[in-house]
Amino acid sequence: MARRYHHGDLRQAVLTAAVEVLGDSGPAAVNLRDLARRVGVSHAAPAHHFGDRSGLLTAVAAQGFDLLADTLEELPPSSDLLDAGVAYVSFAVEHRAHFEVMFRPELLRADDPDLRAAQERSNQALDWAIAGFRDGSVDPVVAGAAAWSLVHGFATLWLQRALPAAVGDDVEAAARAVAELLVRGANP
Amino acid sequence: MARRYHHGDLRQAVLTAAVEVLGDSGPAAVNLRDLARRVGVSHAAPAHHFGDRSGLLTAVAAQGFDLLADTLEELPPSSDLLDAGVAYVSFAVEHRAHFEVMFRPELLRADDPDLRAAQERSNQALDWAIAGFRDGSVDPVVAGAAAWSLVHGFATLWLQRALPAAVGDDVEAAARAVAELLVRGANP
DNA sequence: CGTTGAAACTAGTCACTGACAAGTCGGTGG
DNA sequence: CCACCGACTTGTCAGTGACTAGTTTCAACG
Repeated sequence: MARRYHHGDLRQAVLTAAVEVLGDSGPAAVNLRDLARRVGVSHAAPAHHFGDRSGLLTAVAAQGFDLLADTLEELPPSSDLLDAGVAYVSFAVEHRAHFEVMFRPELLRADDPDLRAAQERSNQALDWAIAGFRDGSVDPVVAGAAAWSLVHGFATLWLQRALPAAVGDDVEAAARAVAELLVRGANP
Repeated sequence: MARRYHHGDLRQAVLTAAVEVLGDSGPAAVNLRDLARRVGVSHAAPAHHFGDRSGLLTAVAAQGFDLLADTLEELPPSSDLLDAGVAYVSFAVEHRAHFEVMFRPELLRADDPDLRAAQERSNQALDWAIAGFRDGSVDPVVAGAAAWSLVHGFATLWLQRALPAAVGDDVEAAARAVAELLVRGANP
């Protein structure tokens, strides 16, 4: 494809390149000039679509929250809380690039409308999934916080390879085992 | 204090300044030149003690892991797993600056001897605390991963103000409530 | 007490980045 | 067909990390 003045789909191209860099080297390695070079445009072209660096990362995060909402919404109706938890962890591992940006407020423009909408979507999907946790005997707010904390912490630590090797290398199995502990209780 | 050629305790001074900046504005805002200005030395002086930026952040992280180990080791003998979990969360909130760097492998020199030693110390302290969780009916590895994931996720989300307002503003109480759920089980 | 060598720090510089300003291109609606 | 406006380029500036070479101070030793 010859280089034309109008790229045609620069916004999406930069976004894709950014996700690639994020997956390879993390948020710190993302810079607008490198992305511009990769896509074959001038160094200032990305700014036209995203404003600045935080605008770009915000777009990635918004895409991530939408993907997360999709993932949770697509769970089969028979799914329970465990399935949702495992799905959350799987999402983090499969979409590591997005996940590593989604929960870094200092990198994002928190007031971005697209971001807020996507966060709202995923929050509702999470709430719905957690509803299965509310059996009346526990405070639903506490239960929700516990469930989210558990899967979020597990995903974070897993991605950092901080967990002991003994947990194995099958994310979904390990996530399910850990989540089961929360549902069943450690001292039943 | 007049500006002398030899600062006297530059390493510690830079470290302190770095923690201050970290607490105010996060890791992205930490840069060697600004720290040098704050401490009143030339822009290249910090490099003499830390090598480069990752060296500085590694020193902060090592200090953080030592502080965490101290915190856990100082728990009274009567403490149980819940107390340890709450202590972990309290540490993250009270030493937010350190915590935000400790689990960012991409910012650190993973092979730094001081860092490894401090990590080892805190790992052992965590293991010891989690030992109370091993009642024979559950896989200790899974139990440890679950306990760590829960408190780590809770601390992370709390610091990001990502949890719903309904959990309240008392970190320790909220952390304890959440941790109790893991120990007791959601569906007893 | 003077020398000397190493450690601590300064000064200068380079490549790179984010951000901004001003100009150019080209598709599209009138 | 032409004016307009969004898309993109070119040029530039200040700030940063990293490197090199030089300077000051300290302390150990004779």
